[in-house]
Amino acid sequence: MDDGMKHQDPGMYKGSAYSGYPFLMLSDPYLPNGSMSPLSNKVPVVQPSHGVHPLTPLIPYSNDHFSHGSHSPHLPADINQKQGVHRPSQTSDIPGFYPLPPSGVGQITPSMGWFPHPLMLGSGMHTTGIPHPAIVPHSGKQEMEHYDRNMKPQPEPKREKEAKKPTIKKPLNAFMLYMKEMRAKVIAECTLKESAAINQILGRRWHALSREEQAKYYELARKERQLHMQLYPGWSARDNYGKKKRRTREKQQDSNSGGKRSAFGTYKEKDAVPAQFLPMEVL
DNA sequence: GCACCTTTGAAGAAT
DNA sequence: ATTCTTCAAAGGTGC
Repeated sequence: MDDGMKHQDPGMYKGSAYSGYPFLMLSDPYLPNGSMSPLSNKVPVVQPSHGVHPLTPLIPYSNDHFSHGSHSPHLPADINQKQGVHRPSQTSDIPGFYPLPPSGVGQITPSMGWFPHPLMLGSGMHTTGIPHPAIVPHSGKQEMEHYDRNMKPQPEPKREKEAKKPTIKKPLNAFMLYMKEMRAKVIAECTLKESAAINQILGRRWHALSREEQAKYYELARKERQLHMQLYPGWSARDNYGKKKRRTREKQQDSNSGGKRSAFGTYKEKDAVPAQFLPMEVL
């Protein structure tokens, strides 16, 4: 069984200070039930209660584990909100297929949550040939250098307009997985749509989660990373560095001083989110 | 059209 | 070893 903790994954991403698990976090005043962050010194390996194959939907879309407010049954969580791609009701333990989007490889699927197990790819099905959600085509949004070292080299660079080279995205971390699952619910509850505000709420709710609830997402994220490694052995986060055009950013001297960081040094106080939209536990 | 905003976490780079 | 930076998602906003 995958204890997720006793052994470091041999191939786990190198160089991490926490070796894949942030289990040595300090006390977290946000947490309602204790002073420790969800994953303290020992992984409370919460095996996914849904008991599905680890590589079937890693995100349990049932929302069973959460008690934040009311559910939003009218919001089918299996809909990719952005692309409107409907997720196949994949209840099988072994998803021997990939939910091929209508447009094939070029379509982004919501998360890495339901791609097939690499071992099931079968012979002749190269990993790079699958429409992995982490692979996105060059949309013109991100600049492409020559593609990453593990992908098939493009024989004719001049043709890159036609043959858009896909980008392998980073695997989602625990919070990102949580956001993906809970975003629709928060939107429904708050009638907000702006992601920045939604994310603030989600950030607070994340802190309000119990350690067991958070552990579930850490575990999912860990599996996503493992699978990502299996699918793209030579991939590095560095491959995507510089693909987002950033405007000249100012020094982040202020933002870090207060213990909170912002990617652009413009961290705003949390009052940005109306208190009425915040869960009771964080008020 | 695209960067920004906003969040946390992971990983790589820099110190 | 520690700190800093970048990128993952997402969708409204503003340049």
